Amino acid sequence: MSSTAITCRKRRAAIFKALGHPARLRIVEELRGGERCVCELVDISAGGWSTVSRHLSVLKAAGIVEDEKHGLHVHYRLALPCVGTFLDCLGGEPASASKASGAAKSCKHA
Amino acid sequence: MSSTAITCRKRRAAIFKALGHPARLRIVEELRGGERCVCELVDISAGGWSTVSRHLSVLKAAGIVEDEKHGLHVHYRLALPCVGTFLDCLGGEPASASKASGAAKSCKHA
DNA sequence: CCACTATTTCGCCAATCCGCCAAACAGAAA
DNA sequence: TTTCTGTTTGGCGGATTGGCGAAATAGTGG
Repeated sequence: MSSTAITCRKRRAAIFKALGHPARLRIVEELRGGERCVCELVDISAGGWSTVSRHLSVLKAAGIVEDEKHGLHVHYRLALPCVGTFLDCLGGEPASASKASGAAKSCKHA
Repeated sequence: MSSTAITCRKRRAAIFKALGHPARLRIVEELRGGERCVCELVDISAGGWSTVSRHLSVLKAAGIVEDEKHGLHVHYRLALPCVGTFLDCLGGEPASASKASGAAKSCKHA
């Protein structure tokens, strides 16, 4: 097994680890609906500003989201669309962009 | 937001968290090639028996793998095939079952 | 320049996770 | 029964993570 395989696995693990927190998953679900500024993400989240900011930096470090300054605000957007696809594959209710397909009933992952 | 959405998000987060560790990711990659007994997984892993067993129990609790007793051995298999699909989507080298498609070159995740 | 808003970083503490060792447990064989 | 092999579980030290409030930073307006 090459050492690049190990490095790559670590990077992938970082992606999963970043998604392995309900608050960050909530943020990603929201971002599936399009760009959001930090203040909007704070509104939908339970924690405070610093907490949300930290979650966002974790997601950014993993390459899952990208940020961009718009005047006084910072906008975040999903940088890894296949994350959304995978969430749909897992099925379940909390989906922000999968109402079109008839699937996604209960929280059963197939 | 319904409380079932929160519960469901926690379960999903548990799936991601379980995959958010290089050793467990390595195990999942191996299981993409088919059933493996614990002793085989210990061989390909860096840690000892107890460590591998604990990783397996985490994966099982998240619903990612299933186990079955075969005589004296316990066999584990992938219970969530879409995990493999998602890994392919992330691209990169350490793939155990994606040599067919021409994609998956470097460790770049699109 | 100062004040204000939006956001990030810093320090702290509690909680969780990781890997190891030893012990426990289950099943097959003697 | 005892013994052996394969696997899981309990406990410990050390490292990492999560969330909060306070402080720092960046950009805008007066």
